[in-house]
Amino acid sequence: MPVLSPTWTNERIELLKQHFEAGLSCREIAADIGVSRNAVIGKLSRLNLTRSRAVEDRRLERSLAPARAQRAVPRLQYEMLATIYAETDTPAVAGPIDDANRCTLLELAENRCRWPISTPGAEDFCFCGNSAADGQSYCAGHNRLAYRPNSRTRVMRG
DNA sequence: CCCTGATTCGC
DNA sequence: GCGAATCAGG
Repeated sequence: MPVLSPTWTNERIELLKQHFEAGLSCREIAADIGVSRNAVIGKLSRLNLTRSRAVEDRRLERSLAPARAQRAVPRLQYEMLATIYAETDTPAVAGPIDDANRCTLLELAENRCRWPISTPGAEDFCFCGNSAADGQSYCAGHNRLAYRPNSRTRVMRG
């Protein structure tokens, strides 16, 4: 690929805005684009796209509301604990990552892994394309990479 | 314990 | 301008 340090290209900024407006958390946006959470948040701040108070308000609503409509299961902690538990209990990797099924953006389907390969906008840019679980954006292997919880110290890179 | 987004500040 | 470190809130 001709470009070494693409940093924030137009494609990435558009993806950023799209996901931001879609209501995704900065953590998910970061994992989807392939940068750190702080990078996403920093860029959003520079673009004056911070939703600041709206986030806390949203959380407060979610926390205070379930008294009546307790249908939704708070799977944030569950997912995190499950991941940790799986890592501790299962020595093997959750799923293999093979690039045999990689596809373009247009070929992406609902049950296809949307993990971006290479740099968006590059000639060889494509997606993983492996089978993803229902409602999931990534296959098993990339899901582990995308949603890797950890301490505040820098761990996730690439 | 862990998460979240926001800001700071060195690069 | 960028993002890791840090801050602030939950």
